[in-house]
This record gives sequence, structure tokens and C-alpha cells, in this order.
Amino acid sequence: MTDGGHRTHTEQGLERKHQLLDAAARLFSTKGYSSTRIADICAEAGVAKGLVYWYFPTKQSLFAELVRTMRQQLRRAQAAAMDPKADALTRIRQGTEASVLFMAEHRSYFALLDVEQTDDEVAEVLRTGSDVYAADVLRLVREAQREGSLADAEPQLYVTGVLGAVSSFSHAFRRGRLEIPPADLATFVGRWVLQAMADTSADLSAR
Amino acid sequence: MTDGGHRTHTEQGLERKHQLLDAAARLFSTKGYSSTRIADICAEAGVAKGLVYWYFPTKQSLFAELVRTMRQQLRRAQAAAMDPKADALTRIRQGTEASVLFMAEHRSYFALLDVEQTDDEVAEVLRTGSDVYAADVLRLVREAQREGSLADAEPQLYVTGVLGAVSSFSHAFRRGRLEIPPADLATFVGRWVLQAMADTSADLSAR
DNA sequence: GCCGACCTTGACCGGCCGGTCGAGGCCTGC
DNA sequence: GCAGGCCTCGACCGGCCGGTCAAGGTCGGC
Repeated sequence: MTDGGHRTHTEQGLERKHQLLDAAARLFSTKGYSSTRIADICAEAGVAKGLVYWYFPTKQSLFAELVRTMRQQLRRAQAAAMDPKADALTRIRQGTEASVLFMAEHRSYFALLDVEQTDDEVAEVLRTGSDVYAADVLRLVREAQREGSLADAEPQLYVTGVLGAVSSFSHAFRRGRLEIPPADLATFVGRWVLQAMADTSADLSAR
Repeated sequence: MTDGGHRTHTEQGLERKHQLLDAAARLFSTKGYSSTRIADICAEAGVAKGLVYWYFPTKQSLFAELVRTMRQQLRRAQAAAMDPKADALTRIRQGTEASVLFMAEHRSYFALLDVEQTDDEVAEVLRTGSDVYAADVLRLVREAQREGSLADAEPQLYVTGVLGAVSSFSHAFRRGRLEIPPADLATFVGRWVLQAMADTSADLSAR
């Protein structure tokens, strides 16, 4: 892990590397990580097996690089969607909508997240990724509570709810269970989350 | 699949079989399906490797049996929690609460659901399971819409939201991210889902 | 025209692990 | 006391697959 000895690549080399990443992404997202053979990736990319090990030290590191790239893109999309001047709840909604939209539009790519937890190190990579997003939401939840626009329950509950909604709806969409335009889905999820968080401690007292 | 040639077992044999299922459940839920070796299961149960194949034809079938059992128990818990005389939304809430509670109380067992999608046949088993529950919820959603207590959006959206909430919160709880009593969690999720489904077409018109 | 860095190949290796098998112990009914 | 079903053992097999390696090819700089 985190070996320092990276190789230097020419223009052409980088292109080849992306070729391999693309092939891998396609296969991982349809067959899952551990069912995808290095040989499969090579066949898909039309190269010999040894080549993979010129560009990546191990199968895991290939996967890790894929996940890292994807995560960065998502984060950028979220940041771009949030209006820094808006209140916390609005920003949560904006981030939620952007996430759903982004995942819907990159479905094949994000199917990678459904991938199994088999491999210790792979699981680690996945975990770390979602933690970043969770921290973002946690910050916003706390802010909303400070503003008084969100009930004073355990913040983690809200974080779980928001992240869970995003991933559940995205997952269902990817699986083809929701046949509506991505933009509509994003709007629906944004509203779903906001309503769920609504502070109704007053008018919903009866139980 | 679905071979007819089952063996007959004595009292003691069934006990041994459960012993193996228990050991397997423990390992699958912590290490995942494909990372759990048959040898591990035997070590955990304190028996020789060949014995597994006396009780189960393959590793997959062992897993499938585990999932089947678990699903039945959950379904019973849901049915028991729903008041047949209540309106649809209330029944959805009751089912939701019961599911969360049940999963929280059987965490190690339900961690199996987090398990990977690696194996085609295993994925199949998992899929079929959630479809059953989804059909239940779909029925209730349609009923609620008929009653006029739920907006007239695509039913699948609501189904996804409800199932997603249940599984997300349960998952987070299992992972130790939510340090609250199961009963409180169940109540929270029940409320979360109900609020998310609230028909606010009138008062939330602005966007 | 030679050197060295970059790239590509595919045969090969070695460990891992699901599944098999033959042998043997036990208990029940006859 | 023996036949036959039930159960248990653990050495062994065989295929699969991540990773290695030695060889060779290309191209730019000097």
C-alpha cells in the first residue's frame, strides 16, 4: 500500500491506462469485483495479461483507483450544486438532488458501489469514500439544528436517512426499477428527504 | 438446483445441521460469503470438512438455506405487527417499525443481506427475497393512494423509499453507527417514512 | 547505430479452496 | 451378531486465477 515507486508514463501510456480502467469499470459493475478476472479485463481491452501489471501493482489497486476517480467527480458535482448562501436544509436538498442526478447519469459507473464487501482492502476504500460524504452531511445537519430548522434528535439519524435515501433511490434507478427521467427522480428524492426531516414535533404529537 | 434427493436425518442430525448453519451465519455475516471458506465453517463448528457435504450439496445451498430461514422469520414479524383494521399508511408504519426492530435484534443474522452480489445464484436468492416484501409494500401504497391519503406519484417511488429507509437504517445500526435503543430507532424510522410520504402538494407548492 | 526508457506479450507458477472419496464408528431393528 | 442406514473423518484432487518473468519490440536522444 502507498508504495512510493510510481512509474512515469508517456501520453500513450496514460491512454492505455485509461483504456484498462474503462474495461475494468465495465466488467466490475456488471459482474462484481471478485467475479471479474484479470484475464477478462485484458480480453475486454484487447491486451495481454501481463500489461495490467505494468500499470497497476495489483487487482485491488486498479479497483481503488477507479473508486477514487468516481468519488472525486461526485464530490465536485455536489459542491457545484450547493448555494453557499442558502440555509442548511436547502443545501442538503441541493446536494441530495445533485447526487441522485449524477449517479443516475453515470449509472454503469456507480454500479461499482453495489459491489461486494468481500475484500478487506476494497471494503476499506469504499468505506472511506462514504465517510467523506457523511461528514459533509453531518456538518449541515448540525448547522440546521443550530438554525432551529431541524428537530434536536441524534444527528447521525438524519445523516443515515439522507445518505440512505440517496443510495437507495439511485440503486433502484440503476436496477431499472424506476422508469422516470433522472431529473424528476432527483426532485422527488430531494423533496422526500426534506419532508422526512421536517420538524413536526408540534403537530404530530399524537402517536 | 431444486434436486429432489433429500436425505433423511435423525434428531441428532438436524441438530448438527443447525450447528453448521449457525457457524456459517456467524462467519458469512462478518467475512462475507466468498471470503468464508468451507474449512472456516468447519473449524468454527468443530467438525471435519467432509461433514458439510453430508448435510448440504454445495456451499451455495448452505447459504440459500440460511437466507430462506431468515426471510421467513422477518415476514412473520411484519405480519404480526400490522393491524388488519388500520388504514394503509398506518400499516406501512407498523411494518416498517417491525422490520427495523427485528433486524436490529438479529443484527448478526441480517448482516448476511449486506453480503456481496458475487455469485449469480446467490444474488438470485437475495433478489427473490426482497421482491416479496416489495410486493407487500406496493399493495399498501396502492391502497393508500386509493384512500386518498397518499399523493398520486409513481407507486414504485414510494416502495423504494420505504424499503430503502428500512434497509439503510438497519444497516447503519448493524454497523454500530447509531447508538440508540432498537425500539427508539424503529419509532424514528416509522416516523421518518410517514413524514416523507406526507401529501404536501398544497402547502409545499413553492420550489 | 547504440543505449536506455517505455511498452507489450503469453507461457508459466504456485497457492488456494470447493468438492470427493474410502474408510470407519455408532445405533437400531431383527 | 449382523445388516443397513446414519454420521464423521481428513487426506487428497483438480481447476482456477492472481501474479511473475524473460524475451522482444518501438522510439527518441546523442
